[in-house]
Amino acid sequence: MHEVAKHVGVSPMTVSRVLNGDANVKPDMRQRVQAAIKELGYSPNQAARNLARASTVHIGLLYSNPSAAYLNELLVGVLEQSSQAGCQILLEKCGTRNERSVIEKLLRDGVDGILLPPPLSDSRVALEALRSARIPFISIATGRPDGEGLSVRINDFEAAAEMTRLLLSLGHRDIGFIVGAANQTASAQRQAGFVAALKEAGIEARSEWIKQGTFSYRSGLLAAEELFTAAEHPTAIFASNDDMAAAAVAVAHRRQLEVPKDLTIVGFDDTPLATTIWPALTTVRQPVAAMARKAIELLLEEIRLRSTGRTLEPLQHFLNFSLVVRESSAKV
Amino acid sequence: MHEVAKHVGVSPMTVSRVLNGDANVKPDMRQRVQAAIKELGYSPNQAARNLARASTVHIGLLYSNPSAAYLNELLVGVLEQSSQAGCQILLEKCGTRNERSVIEKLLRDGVDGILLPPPLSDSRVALEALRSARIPFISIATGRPDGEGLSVRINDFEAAAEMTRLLLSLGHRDIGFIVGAANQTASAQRQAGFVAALKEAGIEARSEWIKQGTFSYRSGLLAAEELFTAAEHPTAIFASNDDMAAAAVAVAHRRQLEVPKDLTIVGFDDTPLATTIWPALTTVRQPVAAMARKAIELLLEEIRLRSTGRTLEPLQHFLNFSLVVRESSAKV
DNA sequence: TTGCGAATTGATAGCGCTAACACGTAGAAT
DNA sequence: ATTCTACGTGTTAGCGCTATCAATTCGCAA
Repeated sequence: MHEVAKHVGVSPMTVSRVLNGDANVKPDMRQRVQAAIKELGYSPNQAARNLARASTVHIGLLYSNPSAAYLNELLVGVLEQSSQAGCQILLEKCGTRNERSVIEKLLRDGVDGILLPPPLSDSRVALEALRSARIPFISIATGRPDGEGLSVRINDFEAAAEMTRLLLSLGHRDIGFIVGAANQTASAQRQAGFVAALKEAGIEARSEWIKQGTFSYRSGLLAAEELFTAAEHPTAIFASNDDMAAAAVAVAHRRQLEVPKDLTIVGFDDTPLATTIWPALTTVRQPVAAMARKAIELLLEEIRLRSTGRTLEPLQHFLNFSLVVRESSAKV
Repeated sequence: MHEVAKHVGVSPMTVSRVLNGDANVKPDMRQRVQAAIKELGYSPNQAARNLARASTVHIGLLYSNPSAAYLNELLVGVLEQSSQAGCQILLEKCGTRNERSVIEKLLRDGVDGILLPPPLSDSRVALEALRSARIPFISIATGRPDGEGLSVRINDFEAAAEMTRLLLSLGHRDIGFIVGAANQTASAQRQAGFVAALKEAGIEARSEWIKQGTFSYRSGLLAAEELFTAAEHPTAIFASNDDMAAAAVAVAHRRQLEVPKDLTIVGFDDTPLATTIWPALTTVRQPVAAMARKAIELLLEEIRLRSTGRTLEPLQHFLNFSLVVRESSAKV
C-alpha cells in the first residue's frame, strides 16, 4: 500500500480511503490512485484490514435439505467470495422444525448477517425469526413472498416460459407440467411462466396435465405416473426441477418409453443429477455460484451500511439463466 | 490473549507458544495456560496471527469432475476447517487433460499446498507434476498408488467386505458386483474386499457376475444390463458407487423387477443421489467432511514443517466408514 | 478583503499476534 | 570451581491496514 501511496505521491491513508470507497476523495485523486493500484498490481491484505477494523465480518450460511441441489455450487461461490472479501462463513445445518433455534444459535455466535438459500428463504418461521432479530439477511434463488428485503435470483417466470417456448419450437403441443413444492414461491412462478408461454402460442394449459409435486424425486415418480394413467398422455413433460425430471425419466423407462424418442422430458436447475442420469437432462441453468457471490457482496454492503445507521433499499437482483439442451429433448 | 497471560501470571508470548505447540514450554506451564484458555473461553484472532506471521497459508483445492460426488460434503469440511485454521482456499476446476497446466496456475498463484480429492488423486500426471514441483499435497479418499506421501481415507477393502457380509447375512449367495473405474486404486480395493468376504463365507466369486464400470451412471447401466443378459442372474448387486447403483435400479425397473423385493441393490459413498432416488440406497458412508478437515490439518502441519526444513513421514490416515441401510436391500 | 465552515489530506496510534532476540537459570562438561 | 550449553521465559518491534483527529486548502458569503 505504501508503494502505491509513494507512486502517486500521497499518504497511505488516501489510498486506504480510495479502496474503501470513502466519499471525501477528489475524483481526480481517486482516478490517479486507482491507476497506480492497477499498475502496481496491488491487492489489499485482508488479514490486516480485519485486524485494523478490529472485527471480522461473520456471515451465517443456513442450509437445510440434503436435496438442496444448489448446495454444491453455492458453496463454491461462497468460498470464493468470502475468501476474497475476507469475511468468515459459519455453516449451520438446519432441519424443517428447528429454524428458530438454529438462527438463535447463529445470533449467539455473533454473526453479522445471514445467507438464506432455498427452501429456507421461503420459510415464514425463518423469515419472521430473522426479521425480529433485526439482522441483515439475503435470500438466494427466491424472492421473498412479501417482496421485501434483499434477494438474488433468476427470473423463474421468464426461465420457465423460455423452456416452454423451446418445447413448442420442437413441435410439442401436448405438454405435461410437474409443479414444485406448494410453499415455495419459485414453484408458482415457474408454473405461471409455463402457462403464459403456452397461452402466447394460443394453447390453453390442460389442468389434468398439471400435476403437483414437492421437488422430491419421490413426488416426481407419483406425478409422472398420474400423467400416464389418463387416456391421453403428453408428448413432453416439463418438471419444475431436475429431481422430478429424473423421476419422470424413470417412470417412462419402466413403461418402456424411450427418452427422447417417445417422450421429451426437461428439468430445471441444472443440478449434478441432470448430467448423472442417462439420458442427460435438458434443463434450465441457474448461475448458483454467481448468485452466492453476489449475495455475499450485497450482504456485506448492507452490514456496513447498517453500522452507519442507514440501510439498503429493498432489492431484487436478477442474474441471467440459460437453457441447457442435452439428450432428453427432441422433436415430436 | 493478554487476559489469559495475566490470569496465569506470564507473558503473552508464553501463551502464544502454547497455542502454537512450541516445543520449549514446561509441561506444567502448558497445562496452566491451557486451563486458563479454557476458563476464559479465549480463542485466537486469526487475522492477527496471519498478519503477524506476515503471510497467510494458501491451499489449492483441485476438483475435477461434476460426478465428484464428494464435492458437496468436501466443501463443507474444507470451509469449516479453513476458516477455523485461518488459511485461504483457492478453488480450481480441472479437466482430465489439463491437470498439469492447472497445477502450474495454482503454483503461480503461490499456493503453499494442495488438496487432491479423487479422481485426481489417482492421476499419474497430476501426481508427477506435484512431485516435481516439490509442493506439499495430500490425497483425499484414495491412497497413492505408490503408497507414498500423505493421504486421508477410509479402508475401502474393509468397507466393501463389510457390505458384502451384510448382503450375505440377508441370505444372498448370488451377488453381482460392478467394479469402479479401472484406473482408480479404490476400485481394486473395493473389488478385493468383496471377493475376500465371499471367500470368507466359502463362496467363490463368479467372474461372469463381476462387471467392469467406470463409476459413471452410464457405465452402471451397461454393466447392469449385462448382468441380466446371462441365463442366471444374481439376487443382489453391489455397485462400487452410488451412481452405478442408481443405474442398476433403473435397469431393474425397466425389466419390471421390484427393488428390493425381487432384487437387492447396494451402492458405495452415500452421495446425495443415494437418498434422491427411490428406493433410497443402502450404501457405505464415507465421512467426507471429516476427511477434508483432517486433510487440511495434516497439510498445514506439513507446510509448517517444510518451512523448517523437515518433512512429515508418509502417512495414511484412516477414518471410520459406516454402513447405511436404507430401502434398496432386503432378505432373499 | 476577511472569516468560517466544509472538503480534502496527512500524522499518529494502535488492532492482536508472533518472529527474533535477550535474558536468566540449571545442569553438563572441563 | 568455572565455563559452556540448552532450556524456558520475557522484551521489543513490527505485520498492513484503518480510526481518529489534526492540519491544510478551498469556496463563498459577509
